[in-house]
Amino acid sequence: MKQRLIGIVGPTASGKTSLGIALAKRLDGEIVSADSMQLYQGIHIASAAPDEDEQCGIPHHLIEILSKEESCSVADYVALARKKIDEIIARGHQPIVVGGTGLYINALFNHTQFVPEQTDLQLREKIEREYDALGGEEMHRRLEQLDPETAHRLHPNDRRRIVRAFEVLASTGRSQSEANAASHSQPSPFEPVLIGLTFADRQRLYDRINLRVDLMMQNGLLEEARSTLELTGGYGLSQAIGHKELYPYFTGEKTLEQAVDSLKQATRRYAKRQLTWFRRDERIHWIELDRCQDPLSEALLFISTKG
RNA sequence: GCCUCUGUAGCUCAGUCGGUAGAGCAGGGGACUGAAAAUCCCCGUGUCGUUGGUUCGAUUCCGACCGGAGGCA
Repeated sequence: MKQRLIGIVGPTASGKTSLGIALAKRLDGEIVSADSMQLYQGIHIASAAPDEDEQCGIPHHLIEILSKEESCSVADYVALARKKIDEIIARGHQPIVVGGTGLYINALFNHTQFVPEQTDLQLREKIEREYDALGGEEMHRRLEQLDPETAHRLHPNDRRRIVRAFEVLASTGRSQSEANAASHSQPSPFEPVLIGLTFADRQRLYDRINLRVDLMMQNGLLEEARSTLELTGGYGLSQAIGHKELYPYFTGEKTLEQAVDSLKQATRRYAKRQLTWFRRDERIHWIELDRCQDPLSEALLFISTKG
């Protein structure tokens, strides 16, 4: 019989953390974060990572484990998460994955296998320079020759994915479409039990986001952001919503109010993208928080129907 | 009180020499396999302030009224 793997997903500020803890208390669970930013130290406030108090004595994993300069690929994340999940199961506890990073959630719950391969940044930069020199149209045409399937689903402007497609070709010798197909050759050892949190009225979610940003500001977000100002490279922490939107205030390009407004907007847009990502996963059981009286009971009920 | 300007998408505004309209922002939808809080793609019908008049036809011209801004008293 497959091991039940519970996942709580949804947009930022929807209350995943507290539902996860409530479920863990009922089910003898431990939390495994699936959040690309909570992974890092130095972004406690902006990532809304639960602190000691908020964790309520429930073990939390993959929170604040990386230094500011490190980065973590999906493959890295899945390896870390699988290890934690296996340990939790060995302890006889229920693993509960909580997070809003769709790519990580998918790879974990779809049991994607990544071939051992270290990201080759020099190769990537070389291909990026080529893309910039030749243009997206030309790169897209060239990809069409080598990996037509991948080229077909990519837009010429999608620099990041086109570069990655060439990267796969150069480093593995096979096309990305082949590599992707091979990544699902093993059956998953897990029975996925996915719960999504959302609001029937989008504005309710946006109100919560705006409020939460104000609270972050009260809790010292400005100082936290200042301390990551020097990060560069475009990987990991330097991409975090909550810091980069405040930099224009430090340089005097924006007033504090303008910077905070753009931070709220960036967070709202992010929440929208998260909803788009999760909506297409038909395994997810959605709970509408502005309509549901008792989300915990509904979640428990759904879990019980899944064995 | 009089004069001038103004009222068009959620907001800021174009525009139609009369044939019912389009930009930016906001917003919405979608994609996503090693950077993912990233990256990329697509989407504009709205009593043209109200009401009369002229006209085959008015958001457009004319009148009145209502709202806003400014000027003169």
